[in-house]
Amino acid sequence: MTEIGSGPASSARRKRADARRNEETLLEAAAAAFVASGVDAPVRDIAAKAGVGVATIYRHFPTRADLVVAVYRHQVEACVEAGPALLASGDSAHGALARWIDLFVDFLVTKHGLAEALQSDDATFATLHDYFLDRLVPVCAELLDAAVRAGEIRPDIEALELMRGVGNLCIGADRDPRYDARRMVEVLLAGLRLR
Amino acid sequence: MTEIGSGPASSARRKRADARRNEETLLEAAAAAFVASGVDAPVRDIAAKAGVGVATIYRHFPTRADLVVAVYRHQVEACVEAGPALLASGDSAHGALARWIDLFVDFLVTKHGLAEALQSDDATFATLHDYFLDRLVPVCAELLDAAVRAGEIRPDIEALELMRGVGNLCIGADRDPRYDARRMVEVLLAGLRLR
DNA sequence: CAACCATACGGAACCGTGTTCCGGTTAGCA
DNA sequence: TGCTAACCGGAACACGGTTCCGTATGGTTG
Repeated sequence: MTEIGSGPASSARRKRADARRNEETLLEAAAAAFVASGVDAPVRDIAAKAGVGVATIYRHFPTRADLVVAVYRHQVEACVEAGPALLASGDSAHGALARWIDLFVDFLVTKHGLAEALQSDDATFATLHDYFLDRLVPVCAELLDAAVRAGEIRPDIEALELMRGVGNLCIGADRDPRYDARRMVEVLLAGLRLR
Repeated sequence: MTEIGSGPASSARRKRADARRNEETLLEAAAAAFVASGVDAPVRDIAAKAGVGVATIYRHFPTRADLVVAVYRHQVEACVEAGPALLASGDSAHGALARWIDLFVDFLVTKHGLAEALQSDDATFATLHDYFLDRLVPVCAELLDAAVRAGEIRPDIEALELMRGVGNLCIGADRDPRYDARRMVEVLLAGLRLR
């Protein structure tokens, strides 16, 4: 734990320059591949696009989940930070919750296959699932609690449950223009309200 | 179209006895495998369990969807027939819809991986998806229409959309005891009601 | 009852994907 | 400049779906 902590040599040991370069390149290639072919784009494709061998991917990102998390971390964190901000915005608690869920849904439906991956029982995606839940459930719980305390929604739904339900509703949101995930989520949220 | 139509030699051409036997055996083996390992149990496993070669599966059921449909056809048809019965049962239209959806959800959550397969974009499952939608959407539409006419629910939701939403909510219903698909579906249905 | 052949069979082979292994290369340092 | 730990690329392996082909057999006909 004793660290000099100056500059890039902060933690553990500074990586070699080529390693850092490759990691960066891989992140870009992966982001591009995810947009083009969804989050389960073939490993070989990503490696080829980055101009590296497949083993290099596994060295930097042991599981696909690590790669996905690395690519989307910024956006997830943005979502995390938006929660308290919305609560403080003076809107009704239910309104804040609805707007926050909207952000989450927007994020999910614009990433091909991400919603599917989130709910997949594939062990490769387990840590992805965990990361999303770890980060987002507490935020959701806060918004949910506020709405319950305000007497606006039924009190028997857990944040985890709601997040999974919303995530599930987003599956296949692209692919079929007849299915509008946003509308279904809206209905679900309406179902939460006390009447 | 000219048929003698007597006994088992009704349509096209009577299959060989061993072929019929194998088909039967395969259906049983597949049903067992689906229970044990979900609807994407490895083809080789099913073949082994039935004591046949893999090609025999492909001859009888060209795609996995055909096999799944064959295994669950009875239950799907039961669901189809339950729709009108519930409508006629004197319950409120929304109540009938809710009870019918319950049947559907019960069916889905007890079949490992079926809900996932239904929403999968995997081409292998396309005809499965189509079969379910072809059979169930009309029934759902009838129930939905009745509830709309009775002024009990909002009129802007299509049967297809509702079915997909419900199907999506059932994904992963086994696997995680913290997620209760039935409850989420209940919330969704509540969200349909006019207030 | 015997011979024939369309039908059906089993398993090997093939293909695409994820994952691991190994011999060669190189960044960083003395 | 030379050394070495870290890193790299691609071949090799594992696994599951799918296809192919030589063989066996149910059913029919003479």
